[in-house]
Amino acid sequence: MTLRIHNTLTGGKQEFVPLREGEVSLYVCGVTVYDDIHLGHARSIVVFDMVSRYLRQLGYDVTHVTNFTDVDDKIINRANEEGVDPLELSARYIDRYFEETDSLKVRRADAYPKASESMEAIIEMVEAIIDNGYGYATDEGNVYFSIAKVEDYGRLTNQRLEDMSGAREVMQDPQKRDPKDFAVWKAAKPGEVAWDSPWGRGRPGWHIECSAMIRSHMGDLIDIHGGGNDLIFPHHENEILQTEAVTGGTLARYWMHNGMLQLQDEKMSKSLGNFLRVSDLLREHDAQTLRFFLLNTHYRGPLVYTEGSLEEARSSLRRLWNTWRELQAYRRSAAGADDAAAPLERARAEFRQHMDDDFNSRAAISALFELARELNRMMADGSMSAAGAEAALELMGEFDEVFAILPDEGDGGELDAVVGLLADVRQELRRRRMFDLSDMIRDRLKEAGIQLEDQGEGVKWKRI
RNA sequence: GCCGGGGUAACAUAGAGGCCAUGUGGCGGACUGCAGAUCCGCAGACGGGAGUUCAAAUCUCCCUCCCGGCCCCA
Repeated sequence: MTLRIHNTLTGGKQEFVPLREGEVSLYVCGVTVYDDIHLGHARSIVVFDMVSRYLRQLGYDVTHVTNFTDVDDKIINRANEEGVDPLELSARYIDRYFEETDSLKVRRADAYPKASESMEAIIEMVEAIIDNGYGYATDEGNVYFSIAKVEDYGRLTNQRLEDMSGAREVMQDPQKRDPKDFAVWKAAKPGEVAWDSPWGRGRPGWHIECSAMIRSHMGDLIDIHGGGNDLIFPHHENEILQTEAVTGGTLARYWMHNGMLQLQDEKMSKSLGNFLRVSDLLREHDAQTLRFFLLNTHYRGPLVYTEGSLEEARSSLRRLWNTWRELQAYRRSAAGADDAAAPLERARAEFRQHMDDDFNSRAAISALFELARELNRMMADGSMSAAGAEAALELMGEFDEVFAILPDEGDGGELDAVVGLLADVRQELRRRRMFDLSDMIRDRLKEAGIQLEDQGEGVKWKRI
């Protein structure tokens, strides 16, 4: 079995062969830090978290880099509104980014370069673009990338230049040689954050930071470049051009793009409903539920969020949690002889097969559910051995290295002892058929967020 | 206008020529003082129309609807 990846460049799935055996370089476009991240950002972040986790599970030594765009019009505008320094504003949102992605159980990337800290590499790159005849500076201190020498502009989008909309003819810098030329360095307007450069004070253009950061952090050619599919054009297209103008070679071998999150029948409404902050969602839902929702569909397809989406995700996920917790209890009292090897092997193979097929997490999760059903059955009839339960937990844990959707460990401790005591008292009351009291204990515990469940001879409890 | 991604049972998603889809929800049963969990079973589907084929949700063509990209955006 080999990993196959859908490559936007070719429009189809290809076998994944890394540049250097056993190593993968993965660059994912990050966010512009002028506000909190929303569920759409979370989708991209969680998807590529899953990708890098799976690559690691396959044994690759993964170098995962994600950038922060901290120099940008929107940041400057927002900072002006608030009367703070732009870099101070972006630093604040970078902190928040980490708080939220940590909460989402996203593994930290290996590096998070910022535009503001990559000026040397950016300026060097702009110079090289000019030296190689792909760029020109204007009197005003702007530097544009000239598409005149580019033969296949639009290759990532499979579009021809002529077909693209001409809506941009407005508000053009008259010094541009072609309307499609794009800025790699922008002269600073009075009062803007700016850096010294050979062309005067200014700041980087829209796309140059990624090209420069990739080059300085990961080299001229990387394995996988990822991002949302809204970045394909022009951002990634232009990244490619810039890098090729400098290195003479390709930028990335595989381009992966996640689909957009859609909100049901909500247009551009300014109402809060249109902007689902991860921080808000995390108040109502646990990280696992959000991750499950985001991973329970193929990463390339669209994902529609509606009112009950997360509740449904939660219900589904509880099924898995239940099996997981049952297994923990079962292994201590297991009496059966079956080591569950057959279902475990089947699940392992299916998981692998689906993940190898362009990271089809949805299908892999289906396999997980099938496994859960078989394990539940074996526990219900007591046929599973302790070793089987142990192996099942291990396998589920293995899947969870990629998804991170199972419960946090460590319910236990003192709480365990106290709840256990209450459960014992209740059992005794039930034996004496004093159901009013036994129900009271159960109800009050439920109010406190703990659910008791009667099993044949014992009682289980869990947080709800 | 051009380029993509979609339209699968009540809902959410897989699947990409024949073989058991998965979950939520619903119904019936087992278990049960009740509730919950779990198990067993049931119902229910491939946007529309042509075509290819012994066989199409899956291939071809046409139509239609939704979403995204073409200034910024994960």
